[in-house]
Amino acid sequence: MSAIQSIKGFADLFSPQSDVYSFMEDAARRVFSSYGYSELRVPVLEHTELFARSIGAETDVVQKEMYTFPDRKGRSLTLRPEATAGMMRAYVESSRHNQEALSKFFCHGPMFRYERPQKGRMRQFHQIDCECLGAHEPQADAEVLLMLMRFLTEIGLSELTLEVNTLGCRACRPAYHDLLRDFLNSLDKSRLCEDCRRRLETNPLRVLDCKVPDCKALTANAPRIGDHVCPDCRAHFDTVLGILNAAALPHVINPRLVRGLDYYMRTTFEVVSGSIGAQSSVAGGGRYDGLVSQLGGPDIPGIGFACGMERLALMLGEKIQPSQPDFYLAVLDQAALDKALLLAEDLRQAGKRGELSFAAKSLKSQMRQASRNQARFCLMLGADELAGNTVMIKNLTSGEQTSVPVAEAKNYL
RNA sequence: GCGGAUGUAGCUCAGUUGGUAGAGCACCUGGUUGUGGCCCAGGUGGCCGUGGGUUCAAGCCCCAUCAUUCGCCCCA
Repeated sequence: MSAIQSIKGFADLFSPQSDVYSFMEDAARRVFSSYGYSELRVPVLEHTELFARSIGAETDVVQKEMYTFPDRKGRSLTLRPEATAGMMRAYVESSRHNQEALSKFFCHGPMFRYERPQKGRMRQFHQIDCECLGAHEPQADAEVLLMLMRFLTEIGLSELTLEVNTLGCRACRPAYHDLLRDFLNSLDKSRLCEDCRRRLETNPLRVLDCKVPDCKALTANAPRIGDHVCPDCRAHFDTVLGILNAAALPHVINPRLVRGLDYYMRTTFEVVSGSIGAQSSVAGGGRYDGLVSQLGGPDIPGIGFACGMERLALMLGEKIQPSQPDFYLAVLDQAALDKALLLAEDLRQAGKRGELSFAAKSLKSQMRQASRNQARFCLMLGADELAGNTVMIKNLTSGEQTSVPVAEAKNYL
């Protein structure tokens, strides 16, 4: 029989990797709830149309990266490629805006995108997501940024760069689009890379964040979107920047920062790392004031972000260890196994954490196991102990050991 | 979807011009050590990714395929 493998790009996470994810989720819950965010768990599967309407039917994500398939009755379903759309759908569907003027949600879980896997990019990947609905004020943008950076600091990642930009709004973006297109068309297009020549037609904004050095140099003097947004957008962005400065939150303005999802407008941002390879963006988000109405809801403004947990995990590495067990119970005689099991149960009842060996292997190997587990104590139960109704307890830190009655073992740990 | 690299023991890897496999670590047993960590001895464990081909002979050469990985595109 040949063994079955996991699907390409779908990973199994054993400890300590899985511990890193739990650590991030716990920190997220702690930090975000302190800002009034509550957890919203939404389904992994949605109607395909939801993503086409929110993310944008022409985006790469929708056009070539979604896991889309018909269900048994022929309806087109899609595994969520991101979390915002589903959360907005839930918000609209539950008429949440009638219950409260301001809604703040976070969620975490697996997302799915059919891409070539590489460092920091899986087909099933995990995001932590926050959405703030009902506030059009720039202060909301600033708070979201402060919260995001607080979260990253909380999990021990402080050497990250926050990049911010404004994309303008429905009123002023088209004019900038034309301006940029005219500028790009005035260039010697043969010097642009192949991708950029294509992007010039499909999405000129994207030319700005091309990584090819020649393209960067050629477009160095391109008009900056921040210089061409309407007065309202400008004032909004200035207020956001003012608060970031007042709060002493380090950030850089990146006029070339654009986003790949259609719903973003005004404030956009990204958090990048210089140490995790090509997929350097660990978090990203922005304002999406038109999205809720686009999904059939009222005209409610929103802003939010997503963090890529795989990429955060790359930086956290194996610094996060599972918590240290209190004991390891070495069974030195197979006849003592039943008693050992009951003793371990007693200890857990008393709040101690630990496990026992199910086989009476050599003491040497069991001691090794206890060390590997980083247990604080090694308990030994063999024929002698069985006869005397005692258990030997060895402190693995100090090396001291004593023989105590089984019933009192819990007092020694 | 496009490019590069790599697939030999659980892990990290050797394997000489083609002659049907090795090390270290890990694991198990024993010795020594005050009953673990150091040291010593022994042991378990490999269809050399898979399928073809060339050859008397393939881990090594050729083709295909699958997988992994890094990058492009895209994105968190």
